[in-house]
Amino acid sequence: MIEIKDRELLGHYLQLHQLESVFNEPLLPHLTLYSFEQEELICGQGETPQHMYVLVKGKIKVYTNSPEGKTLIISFKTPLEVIGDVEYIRGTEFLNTVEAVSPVIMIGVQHRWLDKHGRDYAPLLRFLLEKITRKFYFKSNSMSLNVMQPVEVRLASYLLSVSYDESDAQFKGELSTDNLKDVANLIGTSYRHLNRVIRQFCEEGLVERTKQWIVIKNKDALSKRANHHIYTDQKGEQGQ
Amino acid sequence: MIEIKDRELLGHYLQLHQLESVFNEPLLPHLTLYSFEQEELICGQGETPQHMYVLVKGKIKVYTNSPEGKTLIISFKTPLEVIGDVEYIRGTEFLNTVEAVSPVIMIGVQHRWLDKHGRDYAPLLRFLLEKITRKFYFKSNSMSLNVMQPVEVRLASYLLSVSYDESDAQFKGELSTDNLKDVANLIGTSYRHLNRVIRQFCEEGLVERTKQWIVIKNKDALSKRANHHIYTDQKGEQGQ
DNA sequence: TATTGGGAAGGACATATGTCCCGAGCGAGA
DNA sequence: TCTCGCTCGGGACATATGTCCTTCCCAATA
Repeated sequence: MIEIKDRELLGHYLQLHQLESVFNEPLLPHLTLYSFEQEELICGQGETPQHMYVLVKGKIKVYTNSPEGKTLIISFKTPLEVIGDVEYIRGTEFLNTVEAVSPVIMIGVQHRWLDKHGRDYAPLLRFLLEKITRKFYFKSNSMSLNVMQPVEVRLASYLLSVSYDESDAQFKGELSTDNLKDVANLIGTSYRHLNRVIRQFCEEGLVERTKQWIVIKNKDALSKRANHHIYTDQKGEQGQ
Repeated sequence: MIEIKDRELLGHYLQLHQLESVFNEPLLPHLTLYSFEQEELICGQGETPQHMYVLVKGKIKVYTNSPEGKTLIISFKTPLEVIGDVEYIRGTEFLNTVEAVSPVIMIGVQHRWLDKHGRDYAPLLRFLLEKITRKFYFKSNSMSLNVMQPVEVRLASYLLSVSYDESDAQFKGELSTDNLKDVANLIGTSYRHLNRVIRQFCEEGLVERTKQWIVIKNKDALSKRANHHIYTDQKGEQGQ
């Protein structure tokens, strides 16, 4: 983590994401811009947070580890997202581990300044409410999906949501096979079983698998398999 | 649902739960007290909410139905809890169905009044933030638990949390067998399988099953089975 | 007391999913 | 080019969980 001492750049991001109305005048001097390298940890499950972060550039991965060492990926996120909001409000340790997937830039604010200058500032509180309810909403969806649906439904939903996400140019009806382990942890199954289901989808002609990609062949049939379940919210983003 | 036209009683509940600082002067006239009978629906998944509710008396059950007709119980709740907060903030349909388990009293406020008088009132916003992050926190826990742990761990956690909940005099190291179907839906499994696991626990001497109750025989061993996972938050309550 | 209807537990089987492990393919370095 | 070691896909098996159906028990009623 490196601090970027560039108030102009900070101003740029504030403007880009319309955050000027969120952070009031006395808070501004306490906003700091941080940069994280690819694969760098942004925060670790169980740590005591000092900052709340706002993701303004790059892509991050949020995941949790069970005591037994299993990993469950909660979500991938792109701007604009907030990290550590729940922890700030509740005053608890970090619930999840967050890792930079690409080079990442975040705005950090220390809790004490939020307490001091933000407690009564309605626009900030509303911003947090909006962000947290969004996460809550997404988590509700993915929870019912994970608990009530078999892996094939979860995978079908995931493929559909990730492959037609306009916000990510990397995916166009196809999915890199590089991250299959991540996918397995994301939909809450084992790598082995994921392979099994992918294979099954191939045999049914729903998708095609090359060395590098999984390509969707029959979007309609896949939708049918997904049974109207959607993995992401309306904007195609994946909240925590 | 019956409206209780008793401003004094309303005042009593506001005071009891320290809500006087949450709802400001102009909102007060728009608070309404509602009473629901046992088993009455308070709101239904997919409906468009008009009100946000605050549970001040009684016990409710929050659950969701999948398109295929399966039921997943999100939680049981006792005061003080808020229903429809996420829906109010996001402006979406009810995510879950809520049903009165006992006779219930709730304070209702229409969204339009919240918009008009509450948008800039920091204490209300902070109250909502606190309630929603609490739900979020609980949902995170139960999600990892549900997705990453087998039924026996979930059941063990559930038995422990529900059986030693000081806030509910009904349970003291034992669980009524009346609601086993609810328990199954709560931990996200089938009634059949729940029985199987209970039986297994009996054979191992962890619990004992009578016609009416499931009694915990060996709390320590059960804790070990639960593997440090907890179903509820610190206060022993079950948030949504 | 005999009858019957309903709910609850458990048996039998099917399916979904996890674990362990092996063999093929591929890239790095000798 | 050859070999070593690594990663990935998939086979074989074990386990967890779901579904369907039968049996049993009890309570309400004739």
